[in-house]
Amino acid sequence: MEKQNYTRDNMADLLRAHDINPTHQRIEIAYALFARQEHLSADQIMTIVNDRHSETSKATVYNTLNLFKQHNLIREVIVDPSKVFYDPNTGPHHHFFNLETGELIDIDAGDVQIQGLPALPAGMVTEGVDVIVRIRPSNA
Amino acid sequence: MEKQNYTRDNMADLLRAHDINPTHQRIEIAYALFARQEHLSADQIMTIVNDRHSETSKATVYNTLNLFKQHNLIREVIVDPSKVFYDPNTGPHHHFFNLETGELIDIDAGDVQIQGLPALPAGMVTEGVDVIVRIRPSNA
DNA sequence: AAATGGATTAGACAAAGTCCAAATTCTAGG
DNA sequence: CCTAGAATTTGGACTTTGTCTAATCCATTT
Repeated sequence: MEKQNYTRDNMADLLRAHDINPTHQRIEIAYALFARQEHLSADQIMTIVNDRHSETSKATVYNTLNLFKQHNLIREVIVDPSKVFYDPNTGPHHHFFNLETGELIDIDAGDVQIQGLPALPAGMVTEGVDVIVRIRPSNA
Repeated sequence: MEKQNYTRDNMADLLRAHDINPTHQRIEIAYALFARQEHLSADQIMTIVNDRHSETSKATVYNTLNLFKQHNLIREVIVDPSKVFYDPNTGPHHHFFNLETGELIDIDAGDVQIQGLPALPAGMVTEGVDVIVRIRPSNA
């Protein structure tokens, strides 16, 4: 179901499939997100990508993440008041948000049903529905 | 059902009922939120409270909002990546989020049912569930 | 190899929010 | 009424996240 091996070559193909010119930096950023399959902040991505020798500037990280988002390659997750997370999973899904650690855990949307939402205001359409289950350790 | 008249005197009582010492500044901030029954950012509250003659510093606005939150008088709403909104409605409810304008509209949680959520990770309890319906004008 | 246009860069900038020591205000006791 | 101590507020420096811009770099085409 999921493509299991994420190589840098795969990333180039993936970018092209989304009409994105695969440059060095873009491949590295995509690789950071997809190889890990984790929710990362721009800052974390910066650190990962520049781990050994500095390669990619802050501006490029932000530019690239926004570009990926526009081309539906990744998704923004807004749960932490201080920073945005980027999610390589663009399929419909929701999140557990660990209030203690800031960790995010995916919830497949396939099983989740939401009923009883009121009608939308006139002239509006739904862009998406996010469910965030805020959780914390029981011994807190 | 809802207390319809929010006066500054009421605010003092409300604060006391939540074990908060009702000071001048705190009353004004509570009044700004409750009289309007709107979702406001810290910045908007700053502006409202200091409209005529400057009364309240930035530090106090932030301190006070966090204090209110800790005492369950108001709630944070995290939907806009750039700022936190504060919501005087602490009852269970969800939100429409207008992506064009940034406007938030309450959805009463009474009618909404969510089914099929997976079991929580071991040792975790739910603190709350937020549903955000992102909407936009249909002619966009 | 020159031209063209897209991509990247450094660094200045902006906005949200935090922190802290000093100043102010409040309260209770005398 | 006066004052000591506690609680609250304040200004301003600071941090962090993210944006912007003009200059530079690079890849491709001819």
